Amino acid sequence: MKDILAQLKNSGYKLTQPRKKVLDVLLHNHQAMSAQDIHQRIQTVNKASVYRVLKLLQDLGLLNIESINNEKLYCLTKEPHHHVICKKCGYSEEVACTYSFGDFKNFTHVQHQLTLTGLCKKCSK
Amino acid sequence: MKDILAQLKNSGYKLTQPRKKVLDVLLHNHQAMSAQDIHQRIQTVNKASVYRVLKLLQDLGLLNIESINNEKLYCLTKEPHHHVICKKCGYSEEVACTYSFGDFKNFTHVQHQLTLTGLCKKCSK
DNA sequence: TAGCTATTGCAAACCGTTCGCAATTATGAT
DNA sequence: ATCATAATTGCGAACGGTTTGCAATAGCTA
Repeated sequence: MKDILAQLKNSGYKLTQPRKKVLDVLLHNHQAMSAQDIHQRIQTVNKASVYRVLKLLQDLGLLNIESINNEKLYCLTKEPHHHVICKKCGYSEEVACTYSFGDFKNFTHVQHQLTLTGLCKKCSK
Repeated sequence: MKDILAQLKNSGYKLTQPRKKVLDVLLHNHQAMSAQDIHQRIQTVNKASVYRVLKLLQDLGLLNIESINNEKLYCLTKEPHHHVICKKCGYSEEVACTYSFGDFKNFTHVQHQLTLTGLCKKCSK
């Protein structure tokens, strides 16, 4: 927590309540969460602000972001890892980056959906 | 094309114009496309119908789906593979399932975003 | 403590996607 | 070929997650 707050400050950002609260939620939750989930836990922070904090954290490279059913799931980056997510109830577990499909004990019908983004030659100039 | 149409028919679905047209677009395009992209090319097919055809193809397991910036990108499943997508212009290339980060010659700042979905023990009963 | 600027809250807009329903079309039987 | 029937489509409106503009607020620096 303090590391991240320090990083924010060093990057020239203010240490505001919304930022601290969103970070706090992300730190104490070990499942990937949607912006709505986060907002649910800190209703004193406006939903738009939750999104803005998330955008900031993303820009700083602190977030792992995944998509399911048109909504994004966020969690702080630790070891590079992903999540398996139950399509029905949303229950999720972490998965190492180098998984194989035999690894899933608690899930059936596992499908993968990967997005790699970057900048192509032209755009990176 | 004929294989897929046959599969549709065998599964009890009608061979309608919208279905043929969407399939045709997907077959002749080698980049991952959004529903909007597809609709753009066949404006005689209603956008809602494009989505319905895509849903159908997905249910039949014929589609690879990826997410970028709140929109989904679709392509027909061949070998299991993914895409690298330029964050700025959307240019994309196919990537083998077993890529390593050194593989990207035409992209910089590559980030990955993987979603694994499935059914957890409880929900798969 | 005051003053400046970044940041927030709010409400409205946005945009991709989904839905209900009446009109249309593909299909198999006559 | 034609018909009857159910599946499918087009349309428009709704939906839900996310973003944005702007005035009000709060954090930082001196």
